[in-house]
Amino acid sequence: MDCCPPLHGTLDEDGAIELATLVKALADPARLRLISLIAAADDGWACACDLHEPLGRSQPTVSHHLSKLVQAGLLEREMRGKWAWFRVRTDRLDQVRAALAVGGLVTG
Amino acid sequence: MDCCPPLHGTLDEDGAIELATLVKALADPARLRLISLIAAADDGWACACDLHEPLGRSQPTVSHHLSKLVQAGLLEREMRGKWAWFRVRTDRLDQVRAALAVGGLVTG
DNA sequence: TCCTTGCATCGATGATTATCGATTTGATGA
DNA sequence: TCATCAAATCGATAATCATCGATGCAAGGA
Repeated sequence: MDCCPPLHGTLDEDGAIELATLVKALADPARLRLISLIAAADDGWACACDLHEPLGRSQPTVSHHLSKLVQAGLLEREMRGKWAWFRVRTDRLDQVRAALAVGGLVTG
Repeated sequence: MDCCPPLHGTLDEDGAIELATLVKALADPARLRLISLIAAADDGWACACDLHEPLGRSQPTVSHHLSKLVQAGLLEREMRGKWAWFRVRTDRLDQVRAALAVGGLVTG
């Protein structure tokens, strides 16, 4: 007995690596909480100095995560004097969400 | 000069860990391609035997990834004779996408 | 010009994990 | 009963990465 009609997914290895890299930036509790904290800020901007404590992680660790998110394009960084302020790139977040829809995964 | 209004994100550590675990299941090129391949199947069901080759990975590796996705609730497994068939849990995928929306991250 | 302070970087470490070859399990057919 | 084949599990390995203490750097303020 045989098996299986031919399959051809539309997401190739390169596209998958690119998307996975982006999703990986979101696949961490600390980073998800950072986005949550920043998104909840009054005007959308949050100071890094306010993030260490509610996160319960050291300053270098938080800095590391913030950099990761900026690098992924999910956060925007702005220096004001000696403080670093961050804003969530909502458009970018929506991009990821769209790419993860079944439609996005199948049509490329 | 002082800094910073108080912040209170709505995603606590436990919720963040739970969501991150789910997102982590999607944060891998092989698994994204698996979902893409399975979602592209004619009737939505795909046989595991058809997935190793287009993925360019060994059988144990593919089996490992499929199990991860099933465990995360993102795939449904059904044994038919000696073959394993899989279907994408679209509802679950939408859950993840909703949780990643700014609204989902801020309201909990 | 110092001292303070906030953030980034460095180096190290422990944990997680993607991957594969070998083996086992389980179902099918002869 | 035995041979075959698909899938899961095992064991090992290499790579990635979250975390932190220590250090460096740059911007204010005195």
